[in-house]
Amino acid sequence: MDFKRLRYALAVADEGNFVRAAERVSISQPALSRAVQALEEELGFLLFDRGNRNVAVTVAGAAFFNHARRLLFDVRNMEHDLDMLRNGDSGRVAFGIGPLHSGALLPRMLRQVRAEQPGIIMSVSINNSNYLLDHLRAEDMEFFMSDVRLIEAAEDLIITHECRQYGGIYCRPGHPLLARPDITPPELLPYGMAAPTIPDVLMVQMNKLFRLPPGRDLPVVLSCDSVHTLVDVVAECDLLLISSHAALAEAAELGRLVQVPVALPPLWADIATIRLRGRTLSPGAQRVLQTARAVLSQLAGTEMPRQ
Amino acid sequence: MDFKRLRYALAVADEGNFVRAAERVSISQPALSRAVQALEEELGFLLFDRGNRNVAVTVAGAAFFNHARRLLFDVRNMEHDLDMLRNGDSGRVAFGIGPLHSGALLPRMLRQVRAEQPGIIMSVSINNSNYLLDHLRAEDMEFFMSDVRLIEAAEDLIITHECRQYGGIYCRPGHPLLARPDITPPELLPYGMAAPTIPDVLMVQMNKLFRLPPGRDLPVVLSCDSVHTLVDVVAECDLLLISSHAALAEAAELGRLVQVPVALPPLWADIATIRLRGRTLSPGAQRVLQTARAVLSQLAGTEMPRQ
DNA sequence: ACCATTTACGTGGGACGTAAACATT
DNA sequence: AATGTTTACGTCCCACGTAAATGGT
Repeated sequence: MDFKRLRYALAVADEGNFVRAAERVSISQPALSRAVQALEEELGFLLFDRGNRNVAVTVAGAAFFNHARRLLFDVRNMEHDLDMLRNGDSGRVAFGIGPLHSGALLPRMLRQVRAEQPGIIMSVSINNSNYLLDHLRAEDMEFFMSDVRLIEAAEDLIITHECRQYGGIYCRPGHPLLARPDITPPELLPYGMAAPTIPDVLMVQMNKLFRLPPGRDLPVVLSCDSVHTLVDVVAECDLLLISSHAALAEAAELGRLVQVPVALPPLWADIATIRLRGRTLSPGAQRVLQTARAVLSQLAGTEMPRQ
Repeated sequence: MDFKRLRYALAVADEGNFVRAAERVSISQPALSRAVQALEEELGFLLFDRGNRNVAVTVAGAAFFNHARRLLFDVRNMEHDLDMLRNGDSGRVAFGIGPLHSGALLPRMLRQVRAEQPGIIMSVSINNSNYLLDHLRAEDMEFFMSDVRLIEAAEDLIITHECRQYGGIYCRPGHPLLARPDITPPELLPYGMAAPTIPDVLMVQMNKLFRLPPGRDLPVVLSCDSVHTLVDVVAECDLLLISSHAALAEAAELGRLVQVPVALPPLWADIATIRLRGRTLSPGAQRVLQTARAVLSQLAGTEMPRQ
């Protein structure tokens, strides 16, 4: 039972003529004749009654062609789906992202994937790096993006550093802080901080930057993974916002927020892609990843210069 | 895209191991490896991530195997159906039969086909020979059975004479006729005749046998294609029944009817199978025909000896 | 004699098996 | 060393094309 023979026999059934059928399937007419004979032999009954000026499908042949037609239809469908799959235009792509980047990167990324690969079904997990790692290893997702500092290198992981996103402290225009000269980190603390969810590991580093005594944490009084919400709140009160420049580019441009000129070492996030070693990314995932990189380089382009 | 390759790749997916998969599909392991490689090349993406102690299906591969499994399932289904079709165990068989034989032959035939080929869908036309011929030529049926005397030989027909069924005149036991010695045909006429539908051509011949003057027909006062009905009627009144011996064997055995010992030349029907020249009978039809012949020879065996 | 299908014959590519190489534990 | 996959190489078969034969109008 061979696809080719089915196609050949169907061509004869459709054309009612070996010569035309042969040119339709692009082989010589004798070859077609033999192929059909071989198929008939294999089946055990005749498909055609050969007249002198015409070829007629037998009763058994008609029953056979009903099956064959449906089968070839399914095969064509499958081939189309596989084309889509090969090009990353269809299929299901599961990936993850840390909450820190779910604000600036993720929405742009999703929009662009939706535009470029509308056939792709995406399944996104926004969660902490431990959760993401577990589910990556369980092969619930193909890759995830997270701050590289949260991920411990391991044999079974491929960690690709994608880019460094700098960030800073923002406040509303007209904030009392802005009137002071030479602002130092401790001066910020009384106003309270707003920020996306900050993992413990990073919080420790932040505490050092702000020269806090051990055991005391940065006073993050508002923690929320929705950057829009944070901007809305901070624009209307004296809270200070810790965030990447990229996430706030739009708000800064609109004049809703300004960067606080404080003497701090640079703040940054090192965004990385983490996937399993030895596991092939699906074509869809490969293109999603390309899109992610494109969005990241766009964001780098819009990055506000550190003051 | 080749069935074999699909089967091979699926075996690897199922076994998670090239060696076991190779013996499952009965080829050498290197051959299997190459076949899978070729398939992957053709598809444009990897199906498996080859580890050192295991083989894992890729994400794209999983999507592919969903398609492939369904397709191979359909193929197996189709092959099973084709087996049935080849053996005449499934399919639709359309055939026809003249009303004269629909009484004795047809029910036995249908019962036997139902028993032997339960998968066959039968479509039976009981009708006159002109109707049957038209619909045979229109390929609405594969063959029909009829009295050969009603069918005019033609180039496009294959007429196979199957057997000759003799018949006679029957009446109820105790019928007044039976009391007379040396019954002659004209003596029968006053009682009136019952018979299955008799075609005009045969009626002319019957008229001659009964020595009727031209223009006068045999007085068939009850014409009905249900032999059971005819028997029921004739058993309770003085009508005479013209029929094949075979159709009345049962009634005669039960003592419901007896043959009238009249000096008539033998009455008979020449049953023939008529089909189109150059058209192949489906396997189902071939077996139905075999069954018909078997039934006919059974009937010949039960044939009542002419008195 | 023409039209269409089938047979005859020679060729090339592909699928196979055996054996060896390679990779990892 | 053991296990498992890939590469190398030689063989055979099958599908193909060209050309000739067959068969029916």
